[in-house]
Amino acid sequence: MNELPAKLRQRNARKRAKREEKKLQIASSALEALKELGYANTSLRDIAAKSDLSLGMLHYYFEDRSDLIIFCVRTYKDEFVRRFSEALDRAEGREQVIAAFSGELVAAIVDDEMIHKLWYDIRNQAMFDDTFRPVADEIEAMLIGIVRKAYRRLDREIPDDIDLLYAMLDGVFRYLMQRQMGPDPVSREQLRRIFERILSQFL
Amino acid sequence: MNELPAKLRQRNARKRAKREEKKLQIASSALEALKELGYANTSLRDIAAKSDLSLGMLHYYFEDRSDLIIFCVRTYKDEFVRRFSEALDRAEGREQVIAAFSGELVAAIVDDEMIHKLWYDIRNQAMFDDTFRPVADEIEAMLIGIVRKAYRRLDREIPDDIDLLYAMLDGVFRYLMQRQMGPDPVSREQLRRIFERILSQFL
DNA sequence: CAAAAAATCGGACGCTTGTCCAGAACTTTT
DNA sequence: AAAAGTTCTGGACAAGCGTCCGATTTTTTG
Repeated sequence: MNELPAKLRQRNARKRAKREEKKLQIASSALEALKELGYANTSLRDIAAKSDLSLGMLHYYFEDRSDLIIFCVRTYKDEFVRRFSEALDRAEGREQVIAAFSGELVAAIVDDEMIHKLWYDIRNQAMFDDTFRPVADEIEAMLIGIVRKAYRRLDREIPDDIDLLYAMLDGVFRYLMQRQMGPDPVSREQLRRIFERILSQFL
Repeated sequence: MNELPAKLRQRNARKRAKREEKKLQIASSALEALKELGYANTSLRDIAAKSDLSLGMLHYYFEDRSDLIIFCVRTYKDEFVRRFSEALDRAEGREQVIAAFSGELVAAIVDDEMIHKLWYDIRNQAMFDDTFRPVADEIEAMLIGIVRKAYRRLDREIPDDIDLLYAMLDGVFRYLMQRQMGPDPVSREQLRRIFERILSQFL
């Protein structure tokens, strides 16, 4: 009886998977434009041009501009949190946890080509536009989760105001990232030392 | 010989002062629109409508959109820093300095109707658009100056990494401000307690 | 109180934007 | 290989944008 439905379901699943993969591929291209120009200055045409996609394509895979941008941010930030989390998992003992934490932050600034600018851009936009509120809240919760995990990995009790701790670290991260974009960026090592010093205080 | 020039200079000075005053008045109106809609979503027409100004007026007093927005941000942030600074001047002794510092931060969140959203918006925009870079850097320097002043008022030596201290406080301020816009804002007293606790740690 | 200057208005301009769609090109199914 | 379904294209569209400017009103000047 459900012989055909089973086949159909499988087929649909493959279709959906393929579509999802294409969306990821488009998002990856779109991020290139977005991280360079920012939310306010990136039009769909900019994205299409930068990634050799037609304008219609973007609308074929995404509801509208907001949908596309939200998908992009969520995608790359998911990946970031996942990598960060795994790095913490690999660390053993206080020193290694701090080293791993610092290392990931430095990598985010230096290697990710400051793509996190876009995260700050969207988080900011969420203050004015409710469309972005859910994804901003969701991502911020994940980031607080990372700090919580670091505490857990150290067998330290998790403080009540862990969110404020996250907020402090976030402030420092943002500041250093912005400074890194300025006229005198510092070396990878210097960045690492700064983070390690601060984290030693807090963790 | 320079009888007439003197008169002319005086006249011109009055003219310029009047013009400057009008600019401030426009800026005050424009801020109402900007703090509600944010940088990306506020058009000159929005500003004109919200403040009963004609479209042409805005261009009569300001070069272009960026010029207007930069003027707005600089104006209100100047005022903020001035007030903050004076509050620190009035404080005597460690407890009062911390109380004054906290009080000003709380007031900025609760009383200023979160106009500081706009500051974060422009600071962010500066990451993508060089037009806003100078004013963003300038304001950030002033804010670091406030933290420095607090140390000085306590006769404490000013640490080398005072900018990182600012960055932490800024992170917390931004976080609490954003949370205050959410579904469960906390009371003025609670905010004050949070800031006082954190400042006691740092100052 | 004329004449000159400054301030203000509102519409017109050219451009960019997000969105939509008819049809072409390509894949998959029968 | 025909049919059905999916993917992709490029242009059309209205709406909204910043900017500009000639005409009008208000203020200042001699």
